[in-house]
Amino acid sequence: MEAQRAYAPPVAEPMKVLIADDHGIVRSGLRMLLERQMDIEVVGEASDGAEARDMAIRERPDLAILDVKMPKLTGLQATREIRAQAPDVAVLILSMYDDERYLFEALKAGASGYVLKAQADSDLLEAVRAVERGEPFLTPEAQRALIQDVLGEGSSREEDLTPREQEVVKLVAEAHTNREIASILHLSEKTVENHRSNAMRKLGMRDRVELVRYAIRKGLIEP
Amino acid sequence: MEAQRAYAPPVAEPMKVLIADDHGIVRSGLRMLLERQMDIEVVGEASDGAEARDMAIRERPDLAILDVKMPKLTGLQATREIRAQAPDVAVLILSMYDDERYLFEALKAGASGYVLKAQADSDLLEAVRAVERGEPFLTPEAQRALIQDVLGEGSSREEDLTPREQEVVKLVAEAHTNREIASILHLSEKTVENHRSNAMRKLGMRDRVELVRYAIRKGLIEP
DNA sequence: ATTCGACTAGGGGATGCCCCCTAGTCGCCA
DNA sequence: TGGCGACTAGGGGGCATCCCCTAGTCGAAT
Repeated sequence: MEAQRAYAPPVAEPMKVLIADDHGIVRSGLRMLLERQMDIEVVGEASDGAEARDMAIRERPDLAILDVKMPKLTGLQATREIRAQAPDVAVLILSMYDDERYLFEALKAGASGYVLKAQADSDLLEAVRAVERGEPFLTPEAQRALIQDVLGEGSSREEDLTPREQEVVKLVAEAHTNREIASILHLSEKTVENHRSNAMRKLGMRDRVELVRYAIRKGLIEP
Repeated sequence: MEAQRAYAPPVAEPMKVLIADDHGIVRSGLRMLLERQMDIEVVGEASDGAEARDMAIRERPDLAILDVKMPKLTGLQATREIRAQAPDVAVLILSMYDDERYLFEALKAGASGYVLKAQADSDLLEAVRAVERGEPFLTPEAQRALIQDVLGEGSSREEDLTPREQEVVKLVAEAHTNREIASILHLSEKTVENHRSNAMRKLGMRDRVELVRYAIRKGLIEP
């Protein structure tokens, strides 16, 4: 796997990268994507979080690219341990989920970047380049989520549902009609509609169906 | 995208392959894995099931490699439609799940093979070669599961929802309106309503909200 | 050859959903 | 003490949902 170029390479040392994902095909894809870059060398593959941590501490790569969801240790847990015991190893988190659920935890754990797998692969290379320069990297979606969180009550803050709104959302998700909810909570149908409507606007959702999935994700109800 | 080789190619025609997965990084990995083979050409990428179906029917690749879990149509639903409308297109199912949950459905839907993403990438190439020869391909794990099932009697009880009803239920649960579903499936709004209504009657449910929870319980969609 | 189920499409109508708006009370707090 | 947010309630309108019904084609099974 040496560089085939006989002429002088423009960079002194290739960047050493460790990749960790429990899916072989994903690892292969990452490896090939990265090794098309002349100045990147994949020095190891791990298929679970514990292996990733051990390899990162032993091999001291410049960068470890970790999937969030792995056996034994999640990517976030592995990140914490790697950053604690080998602070010179940067970490990039790959998320299979199409949301920013783990963004804040990843940053708190010491990750330098957060990339969604649904994103184009150009984003991953950009992220690697940013880490190489010692900069953090977030996808535009992640940046937006972060800004909204810092600004707090910007427009659609997570979890500013009032207690009443949460009650209504839960009942909606349990397949009650507005009328039934009004009866259960001893309210008028109109008030229920207002709570539901306000909750939906805060969460950026358009109908009860999206609300159901939200409630299940949040553990408000069982599927 | 023509072959740049001026000299006589060793094989007459490269095998045309379509890949479909909702994660860009997985698509890139598959593409690079396949295109390292001289006689394989990736003729398209789709990021959801409906797009995969449309591209497969339009482009007529030799093989469509479909992820099980995709928006709009699952890989299994797309398989059924592709095999019905373009029987010369072979289908290979990729499963992210580390079990054989969808193996039997995949075979019933007309898939030629079933490969787990956790498997080594050599398995995928083997599967592609098998399809090229017109043979089915199952990973050893899948074969074992199939044998056990044949011996031990079907635990893979299908719901009594028809395939069409299942498609509609999935799309309803993904928060699509009747009109959107009609557009995705190339049907009239009335037909969609009929399928949804029939499905709800069979399952004893009264509205879309209950349908969402059903779909999540059954693993048709993620919350 | 007929029956059956799946799929398709539509009419018509009752109800529910969802949005826009106003408007009152209450308690908290700057 | 005036504002602010939560909670309450309603009017009105536009559209979606959901139900009942008929009715055609198609392929598979009897």
